Amino acid sequence: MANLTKCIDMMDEGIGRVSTVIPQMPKAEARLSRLVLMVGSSLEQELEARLKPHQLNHSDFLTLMILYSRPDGHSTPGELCEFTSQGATNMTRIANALVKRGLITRRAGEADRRCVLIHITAAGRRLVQKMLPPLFPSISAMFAGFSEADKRHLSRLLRKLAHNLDQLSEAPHPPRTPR
Amino acid sequence: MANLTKCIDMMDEGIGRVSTVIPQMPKAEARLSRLVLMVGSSLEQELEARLKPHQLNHSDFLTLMILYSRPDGHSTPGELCEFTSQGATNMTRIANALVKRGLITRRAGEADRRCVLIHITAAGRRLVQKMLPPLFPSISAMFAGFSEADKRHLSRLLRKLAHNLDQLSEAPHPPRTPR
DNA sequence: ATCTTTTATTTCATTGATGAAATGTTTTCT
DNA sequence: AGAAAACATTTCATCAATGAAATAAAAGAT
Repeated sequence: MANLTKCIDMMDEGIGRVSTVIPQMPKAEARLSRLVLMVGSSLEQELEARLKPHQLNHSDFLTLMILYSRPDGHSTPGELCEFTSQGATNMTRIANALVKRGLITRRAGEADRRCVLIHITAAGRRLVQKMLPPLFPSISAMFAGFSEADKRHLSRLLRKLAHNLDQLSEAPHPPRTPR
Repeated sequence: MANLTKCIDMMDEGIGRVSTVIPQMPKAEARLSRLVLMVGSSLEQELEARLKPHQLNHSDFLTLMILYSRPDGHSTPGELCEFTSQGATNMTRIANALVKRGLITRRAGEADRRCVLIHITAAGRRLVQKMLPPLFPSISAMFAGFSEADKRHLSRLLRKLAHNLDQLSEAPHPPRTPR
């Protein structure tokens, strides 16, 4: 619960000191990656705190939002796993919970009967519509003082970073580039 | 384990569709906050994967790095809790594990004997020095294609975002502004 | 000198995530 | 038709994080 800014200051100093001992360290990049991690997890905490009153955690919320945002309000467990970065076991558990609360339904797929079709229910839609608007002021406040250009830049840079991260995880770790 | 870029594309479309139903939604800001969340957690996954071979998770690593980066190589449980965003219970557990591996030591504080002084050991320093350098290529690769100006901008924007997040969590949630 | 606060640990119960393996159904391949 | 692959669930075991409450030691306040 400590101040993010304070943590960042201390990270800056820490990296400064470490890089005097290990000068090959890419200092600017190390700082940036710590920044992304810190801001990301702080934002996640903030979001989780606001979801808790609705008895949802981030995974539940994401699952529900994906369904809500679909033109036909449905998806499959496999697809939901992919987009929520959850394992199949977890998704089954999440879906069980949401079904129990009447926010989604499960039924057999029509085209491919191996798949399960997960639909958001009217109650699920109502919940989303009720809980989203109160979040808007905070979302806007997060970017207070950002010009339109700032937002464009941040978006561009984060997307570029995402692209690089994709490259990284495709090619495995240090050992050797495949082929 | 899905492609980040693919997830981002689908998020873009999803927010586009949601905002036609709920037009008051701050679309650009919602996209940005999702971006930060997604990139942050992807980076975290990547990091955890590289720590695993050393039997460390993110919290362990952070704790160790804070100690390593301190001029005198020590801190207290309370301070470590603050900077790692961990509860006291967790920090005790983390410290126990690191002590057991001989990476840190605990001893009573001198000035204030309520505090426990946690020191990084020589073995702890060796571990850090062994594991950091192999990370550098990936850290650099993450920011491939970033100009110096790009890095400065990203740093500035993330810090501004951090500042706004601090404001947000100080003033509580929707109900009413205190005073 | 006593009362209160701070600091850390211990204990306990709970929750969420995680991963492996076995199962069952359906589709696809040949 | 029969073998193989895909999809989802179930079961099971485990681990990390979490939070509350009790405990203990030391410092600070009045």
